[in-house]
Amino acid sequence: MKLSMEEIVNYCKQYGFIFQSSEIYGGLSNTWDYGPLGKELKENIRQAWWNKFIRENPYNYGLDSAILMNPEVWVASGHVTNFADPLIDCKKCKMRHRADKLIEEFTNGQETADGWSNEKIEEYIKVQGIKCPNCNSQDFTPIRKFNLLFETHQGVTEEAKSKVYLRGETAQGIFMNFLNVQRTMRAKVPFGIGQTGKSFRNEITPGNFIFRTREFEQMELEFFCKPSTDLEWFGYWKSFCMNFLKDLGLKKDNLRFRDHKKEELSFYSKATSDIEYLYPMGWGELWGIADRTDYDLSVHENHSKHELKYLDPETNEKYIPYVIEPSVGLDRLFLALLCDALEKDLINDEERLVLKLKPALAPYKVVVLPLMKKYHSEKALEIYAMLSKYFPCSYDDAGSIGKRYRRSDAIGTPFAITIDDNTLKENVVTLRDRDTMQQITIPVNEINDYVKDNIIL
RNA sequence: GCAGAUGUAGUUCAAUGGUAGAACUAUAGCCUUCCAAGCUAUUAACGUGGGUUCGAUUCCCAUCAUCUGCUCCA
Repeated sequence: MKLSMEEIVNYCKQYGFIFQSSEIYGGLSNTWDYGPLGKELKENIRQAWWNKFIRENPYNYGLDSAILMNPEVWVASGHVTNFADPLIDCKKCKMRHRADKLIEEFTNGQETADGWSNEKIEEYIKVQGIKCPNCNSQDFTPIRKFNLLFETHQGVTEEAKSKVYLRGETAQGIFMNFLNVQRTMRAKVPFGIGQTGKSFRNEITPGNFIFRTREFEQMELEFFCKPSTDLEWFGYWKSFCMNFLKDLGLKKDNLRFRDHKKEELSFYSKATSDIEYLYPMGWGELWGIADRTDYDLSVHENHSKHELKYLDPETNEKYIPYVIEPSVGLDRLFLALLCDALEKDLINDEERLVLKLKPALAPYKVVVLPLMKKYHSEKALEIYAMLSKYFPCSYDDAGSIGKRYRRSDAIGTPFAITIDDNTLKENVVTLRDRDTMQQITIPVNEINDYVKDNIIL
């Protein structure tokens, strides 16, 4: 049974996955904190990505670049100018519009208003008598630009000189280190650089829980390839990403590709394809795979006056590589996995809430349960101490055994081991599987290997 | 940003212009030898700020937040 967004939010709060940020002060809109279980799940997702895209991949290297960078990075990349939408409000019906879109619609795409000044756009709208699509009036506010980059100041004085931006994407940190990584790793094109980390955008309309927030976490790969081979690699990474999502356990029917049409491509992209997931609120972008061409390295080369070309050691060709960028939101992937895995089962007419995550992603791998608190606790704690050296474990001795199984089901723990008299006498435990609800008896010294073998993705 | 709805224990829901009640959960104890059993006890709430009033959780205003729809989305 599928849960609504409200139920998902509630679940996250109830079980310690996600809390509203600074809640005692009324919260801050669209800002969420990850609780103990959320943190574990998030790190497991990150680790799965890192393993698949960096460690297990012969082409790719890892990086962790700074959130703060020289502001010229964002000037050159186009984010300072292009990351700002020209917005106007209709004074009559209060509807907000993008001024450039109004002109585009009005002229059926004949005019694009690209690179126009605010004054020119306002003038054009006035002279042409463009009306509010909603209420047909012609009474607009002046254009206001909303720069999507967060600004802050480095140093103690708030002068223009000290203005810096919180990064709007992790990609730019990778472009900044393109040659550093290439040189030190002796990397040959094609190769990729990936990193995970926070990015910040002053979104105008955030919402839908952690789907769109102003502070969010990206997992990005910039894959550098020979200019003529970009479309080939574009296709390669599309299916690579899709397969990864299926390996994580997302249901096939809840995933689809969506190719961007020409007119919705971003300013740096030649082709973009999204992998979308069917969230409770509908299809939403999960993974963007973009052909960024040589746009970024070229603009940085021009703007910085530093050559960012790759010298092919075999052919002596010198060129700026093309870039394929598969970029996924960690928070969005978290939400998708949660929505996909959380189910209500019916057992003997009673509801059982189960988080059917793959064991590799589960916040706790094992829960240790003394069957009877007063007889088995000591031994149980001993086993807990042994296992927790290797896996995230939990320990539960409160309530009936059935209740404790249900509690661990609800947070997705794949294995429960129960300590009873046989454990004391023969050093064996009962191991119960979350999905099959089957129980087996295994010796204490085999628990580690059993779990280890079953939590590989 | 617009429109609508909603804000009361951790959750779900009551009631009330005059000391806020329950169920579930949680914790402790008793009982219990493998799938939310039972008994007892305990903890725990009126989003925030104003106003009206002798008195506001309740009425009014503002604000904050969430949800739904629209809009938007690099």
